Amino acid sequence: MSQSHTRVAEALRDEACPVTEVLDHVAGKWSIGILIAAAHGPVRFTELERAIKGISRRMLTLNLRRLERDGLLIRTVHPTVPPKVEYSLTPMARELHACLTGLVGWAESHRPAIARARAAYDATART
Amino acid sequence: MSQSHTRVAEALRDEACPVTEVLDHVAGKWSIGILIAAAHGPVRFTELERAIKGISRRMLTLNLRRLERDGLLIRTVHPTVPPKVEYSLTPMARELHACLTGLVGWAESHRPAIARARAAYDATART
DNA sequence: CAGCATCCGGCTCGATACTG
DNA sequence: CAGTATCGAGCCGGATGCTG
Repeated sequence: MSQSHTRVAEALRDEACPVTEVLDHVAGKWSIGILIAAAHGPVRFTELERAIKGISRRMLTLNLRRLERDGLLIRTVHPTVPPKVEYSLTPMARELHACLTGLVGWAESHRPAIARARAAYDATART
Repeated sequence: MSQSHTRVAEALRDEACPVTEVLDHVAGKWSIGILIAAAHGPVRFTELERAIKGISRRMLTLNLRRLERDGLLIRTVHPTVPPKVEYSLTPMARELHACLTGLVGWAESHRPAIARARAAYDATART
């Protein structure tokens, strides 16, 4: 294991920007939620808007555009009346989705522990 | 596969806040880098500062504090002159580190594809 | 329905200077 | 060495109102 994370660390050190740049998708407050919500299959704009709850139209649009631009989302416009737009993951994004799922799983299982650590820290640091 | 991501999606929909809250560690621009850099074993403040390159003293300190507070980092102060402080991952953070490694791996392998998608998008959208 | 434009407040972050 | 303090710019993100 020491081998692999050394490689990763070197990638970060040598050229922090490129990797960070790509990882910024995940860094976005909403990106993970959008990607996971869109993984269900073709999802419409409004569905996403309600699925994520808390996101504004503006932020949703912005993130959608960025994810589409970077080849993570496919945007399909159905020229009907009323308009209908569907978003789905590209194969590349599906791989990312797998990682994301792991991340969310971690978050869920450790949430209590984190809350405890936080409380303990606040109690101690309050000298 | 459809089962697992449905569960995750429900977790996001039902209580987007808690999960997002935890995931915000990863969301931070620097968190991933810090966690990966600290995974080497005990790392000193200055080592981190140079390893991450681009981060300011302030941001490093802030992130370090937050990660420590949430039980992801252990901060060990050696009462020597000059002072010496070492950071290392908690077991909980080690698990997270595994996910992060996957993420970075994904980012590295798809960087070219993302760059291409971006270029293509910019070319097309420029009507 | 699925956006885009505009305004604007807040908080993040970087730069700089100082300390135990 | 390992931080803390302060200040100010900038971007993020919410609210609102308008279109095809």
